Amino acid sequence: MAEPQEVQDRREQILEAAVAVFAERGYQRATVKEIAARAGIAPGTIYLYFRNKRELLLALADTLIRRAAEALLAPGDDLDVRSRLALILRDRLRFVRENQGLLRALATEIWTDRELAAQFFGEVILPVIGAGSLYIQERVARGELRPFQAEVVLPAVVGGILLISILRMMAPDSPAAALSEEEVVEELVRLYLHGLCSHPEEEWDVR
Amino acid sequence: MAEPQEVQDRREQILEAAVAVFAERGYQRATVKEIAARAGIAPGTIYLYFRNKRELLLALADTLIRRAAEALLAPGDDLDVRSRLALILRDRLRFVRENQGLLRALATEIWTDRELAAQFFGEVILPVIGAGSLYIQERVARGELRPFQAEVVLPAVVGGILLISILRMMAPDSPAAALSEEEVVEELVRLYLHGLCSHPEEEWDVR
Amino acid sequence: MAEPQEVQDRREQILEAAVAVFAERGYQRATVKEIAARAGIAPGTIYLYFRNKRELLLALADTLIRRAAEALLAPGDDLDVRSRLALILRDRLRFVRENQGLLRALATEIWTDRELAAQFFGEVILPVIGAGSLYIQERVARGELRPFQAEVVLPAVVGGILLISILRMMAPDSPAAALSEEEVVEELVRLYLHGLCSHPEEEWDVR
Amino acid sequence: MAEPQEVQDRREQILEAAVAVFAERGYQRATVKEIAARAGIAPGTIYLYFRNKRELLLALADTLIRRAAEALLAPGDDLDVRSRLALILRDRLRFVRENQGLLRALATEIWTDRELAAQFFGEVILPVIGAGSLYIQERVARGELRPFQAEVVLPAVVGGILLISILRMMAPDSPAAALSEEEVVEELVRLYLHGLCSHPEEEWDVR
DNA sequence: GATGAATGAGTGTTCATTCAT
DNA sequence: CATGAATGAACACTCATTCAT
Repeated sequence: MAEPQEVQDRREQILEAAVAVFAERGYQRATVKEIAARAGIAPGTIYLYFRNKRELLLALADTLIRRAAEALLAPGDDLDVRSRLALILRDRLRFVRENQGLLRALATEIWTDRELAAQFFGEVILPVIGAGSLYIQERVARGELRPFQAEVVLPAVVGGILLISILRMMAPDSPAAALSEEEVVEELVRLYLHGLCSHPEEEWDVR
Repeated sequence: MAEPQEVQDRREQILEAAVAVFAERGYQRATVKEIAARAGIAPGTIYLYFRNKRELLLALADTLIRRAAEALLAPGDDLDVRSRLALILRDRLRFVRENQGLLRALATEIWTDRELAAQFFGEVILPVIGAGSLYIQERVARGELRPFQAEVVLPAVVGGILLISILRMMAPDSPAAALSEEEVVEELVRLYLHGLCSHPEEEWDVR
Repeated sequence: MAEPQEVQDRREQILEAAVAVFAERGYQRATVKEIAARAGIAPGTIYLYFRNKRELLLALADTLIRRAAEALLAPGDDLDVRSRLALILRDRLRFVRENQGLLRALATEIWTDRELAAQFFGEVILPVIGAGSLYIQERVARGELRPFQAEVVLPAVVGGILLISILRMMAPDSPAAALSEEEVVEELVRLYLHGLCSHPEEEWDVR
Repeated sequence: MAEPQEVQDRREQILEAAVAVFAERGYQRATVKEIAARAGIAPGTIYLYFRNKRELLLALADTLIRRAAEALLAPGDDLDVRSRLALILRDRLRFVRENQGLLRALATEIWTDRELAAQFFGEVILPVIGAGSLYIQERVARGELRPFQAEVVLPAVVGGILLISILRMMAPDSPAAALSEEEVVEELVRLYLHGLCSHPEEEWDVR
């Protein structure tokens, strides 16, 4: 356990197995034995790298938090409003898709584990909302977007992305999964920029 | 199990306790013993009314499904678009709030229990989406709303409502919880009807 | 678990098995499974009556303490010094013999478990010493015994009884085990009353 | 294991660490890892010098046995009875004090490990008793001491010394620990030579 | 019907021991 | 020789479920 790199590799290997088992079975039903088997090691070995089963979960939460932080570093201030929003939505959809396993792994425990809930909502959801808020409010200042209640609109947008992603993940044969990700982005941009009202002047504005 | 009414009452009594314990502890951590204690009966008695612990969960899912079905029977076809949408959103927010316990009780297991997931998404989320879809598409036909991809927009709206509700429930001191439910509805109506673009003609339309 | 008597009986049954297994194997090597087997019950049942394995040990310590307290209530103030001392020694020897199992059960843990050590020395050994001290000091006051340092003499006497008992228990074929308990008492009385010096006048005093 | 001296040093180093950890935690709770850490080596290294954990314990028993044998080689045949007895008692008290760690290290296992018990009682306690017996019986032959049952008296004396030592070690604030070792020796000499009876002629004999 | 004591399979975790480096 | 990561058997403890009362 001397070489930091080897330790990191082992941890990764174990966490990968943990993600798979947690996502499939849920945290509680997942057994350390099964995680070890999936990682191709003995159960005892896990305890050389993590204090206990729960530390696996917290490490996964940490991974998600780090990835969320990275994903937020999206550039694109020079884009027009429409493209900017599309970029953000596309990024978020991809983030959920790419971190599906992690999200599923945490999904069963977030609701009853206070520490985990605090981490997840405090360091993933709220920052995502906050970051979106920043970019968008800027456009408000420029007059490109109208003023709005960010504390309502942002969660609404993020929640929309999440549920669409969840439906596409969990019910791949539902109508929500039939469209391409890009089509979803287009439709959401339309919704969030112009709403559903029938505006005559909107015709030339869209696409 | 002779008298149907008494049996129903007992089942209710047990399910109420189960909701409380599942919501607080999550399905897996909840013990039959604790549910029995909360219901004021002996653990063994539960097994006279439910085959096993999991049947409690399925019964709760059933309850939620029934309540969702009832909640969808909202009238109001004579209202203008704006009021109609507000009514729907208000209803959904209330539904989540009033069934908070049930939703939390199911939250931990939905992600890994295929049968439960099928029930929840198939008989709660999709019907809610479908019902909304129906009402709203009608307005499209009347030309009051523009045409849109229902399979994207509806999940987006429902997901928005869910996340806003979740944030208000799980982080009561977050900004999302500061506004009244009516203010949230107003803001969502604005968002979903007109979007965020700055339309001059929108000014007099808001509030 | 309603009837106090039945609960007590079950506890006794379990503790009896625990004494046997602890005495034979030592606390650490003893397994709950084996205790359960010896008690003729399932392992899980033990946990209905004791919080954990250690509680078994503490309960045994408690039993020993209670028995030691009872054993100290020895009468006999009207006896002459010689008979009184013989009575005390005989009682103590018997106490050790009769509580052999309990003593062996505690023997392995007393040295490293602070709480247990405090209980054992504080509530068994020291009271035994203290009680002996009382009776004997009284004789000093009457001039029947010479003044002495109780804090040295009493531990010396108790330690002597303990080691003799231990040798008789653990090495039944050693010379120490060849004599009858009564002969041991006689010899100890001689030792503690008159010492080993050759006193001419002592001859007629002995036996 | 080439150089006998280096090997011996390593063994000593490991055994010293083992004494410390066994004494503090007891044999079963002590971990090989902790012993290695205390010895400043890797766990695996211990197995180059000892077959297994138990061999450490047996080696410690051996050390104690060797030290006990050395300690018995006490001269002093030219002393008067009183001084001789004082010398023996003083030696034994010192032996216990100086080998406190070893004794504590063995204390938890002696009661359940037959081989260890045989070694400890057979090669430490009984020889100590036997040696004392020899010296003292000689005095009996010379008429300086009265005849007595060595198999009772010697264990009584040794047991006394042990318990006094134990109390002084484990309860340093008890009355037994208040006196100096020399005062203890004095009091024991008085006890074992003259007993507790009030003998007029004893006055000038003591001290 | 109701009880709740009993069950025992199943889990997280520890740790003596091995062995490739 | 020395290392220390890996092993996996073993154990305390939990808890859904049963069933005699």
